[in-house]
This record gives sequence, C-alpha cells and structure tokens, in this order.
Amino acid sequence: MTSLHQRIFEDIEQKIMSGTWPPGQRIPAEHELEVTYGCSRMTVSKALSALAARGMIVRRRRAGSFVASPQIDRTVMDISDIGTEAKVAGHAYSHRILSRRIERLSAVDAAVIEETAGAEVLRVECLHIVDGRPNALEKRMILLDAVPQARDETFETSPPGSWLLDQVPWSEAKHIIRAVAADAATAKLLTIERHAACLLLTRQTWQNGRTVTFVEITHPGDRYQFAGVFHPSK
Amino acid sequence: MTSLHQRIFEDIEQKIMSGTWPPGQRIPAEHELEVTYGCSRMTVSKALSALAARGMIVRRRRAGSFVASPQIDRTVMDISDIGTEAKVAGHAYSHRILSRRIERLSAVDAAVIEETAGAEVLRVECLHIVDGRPNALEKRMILLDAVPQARDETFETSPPGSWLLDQVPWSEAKHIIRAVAADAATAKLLTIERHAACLLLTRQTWQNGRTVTFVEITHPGDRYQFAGVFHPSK
DNA sequence: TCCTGCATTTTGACTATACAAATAGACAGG
DNA sequence: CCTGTCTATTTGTATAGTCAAAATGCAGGA
Repeated sequence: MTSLHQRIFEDIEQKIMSGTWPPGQRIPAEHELEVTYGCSRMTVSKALSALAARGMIVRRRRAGSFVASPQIDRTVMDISDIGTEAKVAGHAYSHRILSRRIERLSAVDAAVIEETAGAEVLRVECLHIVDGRPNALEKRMILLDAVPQARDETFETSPPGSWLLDQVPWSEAKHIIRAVAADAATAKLLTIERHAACLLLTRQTWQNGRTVTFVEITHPGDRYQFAGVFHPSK
Repeated sequence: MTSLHQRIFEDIEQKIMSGTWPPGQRIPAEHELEVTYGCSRMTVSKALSALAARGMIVRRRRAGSFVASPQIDRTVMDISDIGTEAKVAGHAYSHRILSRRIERLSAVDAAVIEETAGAEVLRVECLHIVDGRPNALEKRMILLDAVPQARDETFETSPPGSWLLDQVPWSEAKHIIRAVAADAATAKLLTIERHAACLLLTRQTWQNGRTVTFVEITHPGDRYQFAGVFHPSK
C-alpha cells in the first residue's frame, strides 16, 4: 500500500532513529541503494531528498549523504538571552548537579508521562549557569529502560541534556511552555524573588514510541525568552 | 542559477503569498503548467509536491491542486487551555474591542519593529473571552500601508487576528514567548492578581518583507500554555 | 613540502514515458 | 429525485536514461 520511495524513506529513517546509523555515518550512495531496493535512481533520490528536507541527512555532491546531527532544541526554537543580543560570542557556561538518584516511577508520575508505574528512573536536578548567573533549573527523569547507560553517568563533564543528545541520536519530542510563579526553592536557586514570573518548559522525548526522558526547565522570566521564526518558504 | 523546479515553486509561492491566488483558488493543472513553463511534467510535479509538503497547497486526484488556507498559528503551536483537555468541543468564545485608534509610528516603536517612524498604524486593544473568562489581552498594531482596508474595520464581528488572516493570505512570522508579571491594568482586565505570572506572546508578521502587524498577547499563566509536538517524521 | 590541476565519483536537474489510483461529473435506470 | 455506474481528468508512482555541477582526493610539478 505504501509507495516504494516512502518505504525507503521510512527504512532509512528507522536506521537513523534507532541509532544503527549514528550521526556522521555515511549513507550508501544512490547507486548502491538503487541496487539494494531494486528500483531506479529517481525513486531512491526522492526518498533521500525528503530525508534531507526534514534535516535528517545532509547531502553533498561527490562526498555522499550523511546522517545529520540531531538538533531537537534548534528545530523548536532558540532560547536566547533577553539582554545581550550578542549571544553567539563568548558565553561562560557551566552547570552544577544538585541531586541525582535512582528510584521507581510513582503512579502519579507514571500517569503524567504515560508510562507504566514502577519503571526505574534516574532523577537529576541540574542548575545551568551562564556568565556567572543561574539561568535555568532543570529537573529531569531518565527512563533507565530506554537509556541503561545513564545508570553510571554522573553528568559532571556534560549536563544531562547534551549527554542524552549524544546517547539517543534521534527522537520525537513534545514541548509545553507555561508561565509560573517561582516557588521558594526555585527562587533561591535562580537568585530571583519569590513569585517572580518564570518560563517553564516541559519536554518529553520518545524514541521509537518509548519515553526516553521527561524534563522541566525553569527559566527566570525577566532574563530569558523563547523565539522562533516561521516562514512558509525557504 | 536557480533550478527550474525551484523557480516554479517560488513563482507559485509568490502568487499565493501576495494574494493573487487566494485560498481555495485552483492552481493550473500539471499539464497546463508544463506548457506555460515549457518543461516536463516531472519538473512541475516536483515543485507542486514541495508546495504541498509546506502546506501551502492541497492536492487531490482528479480535482486538482488548490491554495490551502493559512494557518500560521497552527504551524507554530497550539494554544490550549490547561484545565480542560476537551478543547475541541463547545467553547463559548467572544471578544471585546477595548480601544481603536489610528496614529503615526513613534520613533521608539519604529525601532522595535524595524519600520520607518511616521508610518500610519492602527492600534487595537482586544480582550478575548472563552467560557465567560478573559483568557487573553491583545495589543496590536496594524501597518495601514500594508493593509489599507483595515482603516474602516471595526473588528466587532471578527477579532483583529482572524480578520487579518482573511485579508493577508500568507505571511512570514516571528514569535517570541516570555514570562512576565501582570501590571495593574492587565491584571484587572484578565481578572487575575497583580504580579501574577503571565505568558506574553509577541508576534510580528511580514508579507513580502513588509511588516503587516505586530501584536502582543498576554495570557494568564495559570490557565494557558503553548504546546507543540515535533517529530522528525510524518 | 606545498600547491595546482585533473579525473572520477556522487548528487542535482531534467526529459519522456508509462501505468495506477482516485474521483468529479456526466449519464442511465429506477 | 435519488442512486448507482461509467468515463475522462488529474495526480501519484515509477522507470530509464542524459547532461551538469560540485568537490574529493590523487598525481604531478614547483
């Protein structure tokens, strides 16, 4: 029922999503795929073009086609500092792990993320510091079923978010953005006043239908914003 | 330098963006475009497929290809009520125009939206009410150069946002989302407490490089959220 | 060693054609 | 008038080629 170019598309997509073909991996040339799928080059090309349009692969003449690096954050929107427009240049970034423990998913949490209660999760709290000021408080759950290698990870060298991006090459994500008043603990950590307006970003990430991680990131409202440009073309 | 299918794509896109071909308009069949551009059907098809992938046109066998309805809000993210998950069914929606006046763009505002000072703008303030509760305060500027027909529009029957969607078929948009504390006036209008956390959505919309409108929409933080699902595939 | 130019590979663009699938609209029958 | 059928149109998918453009990596020369 599904067309051939669609099947090829999904086939390769699956290989990329599952990590079988990691970022940077070279994809067989059109001519090779033409043979493996027993079809014409146009059909292969159509599938690869679609993958390129989605940003999953990068194509370069003579060099070949390569699995692109995942950029989940970028595809959604940029998170930029309100004050400084010069966001590209020299940011002093650091992070601090506040807590880290393994526990079993409570019934309430399980309902929220729509997974089965009792599953082992790694809970991490992390404070992100940019140019000396705390700019985000991250509360994360990582499903150890999906990412077993997280069990022994301390996240000291690289924060949970970017560490996960390396471990789980591609995924599906759902974002929710809300405005909330800071509670006492959050206010203290972010060095803002209690009840100050904060941006709360919630992101749940799946890989092949299984929840990988669920994270709540609180940004001080007066310092950060989400921005996105959406054009029909280009 | 640009490829032919790309030229066809841009050609048709321009006709749609400018409103020459309004939503619902039927696009010449592939066979006709094949003649007008003097190329093969495959090339035309590639351009039309790309337009369909971007959601600018809808294609149906035997019927033809049609200009799709603009859905700028949808392409970005859904705005959903936090409380009720049953958002599809019976919402009692109404709006109230709080103020409406034509003035010239101040130097400060001109700098913000990167347009020339002195341009005539229509300023509208509008309160959106859902199920009896105010859910958004909208402060909008409409550039009368770009939308002259707004001069005599009262927005009583249809709020500025949806009215504009009808007038300006397609556009480019930039969104910024921030968390802010409600000031006294806003709090009163939205019937929330002063300093309560609010989601502030700022959107600037262009058509063919000219600013059409600039709007700030304030939502009560405890009642509303922005949500978006982003998947690499499908 | 480093630079330059060239050959070869790989993607990009396009043509011309063929058949399949869907369905709008015309037409016939009750 | 309603209903089912048929047909012509239009898009969807695919093949099998050609020529062009890019650029890698090698070979040869300074």
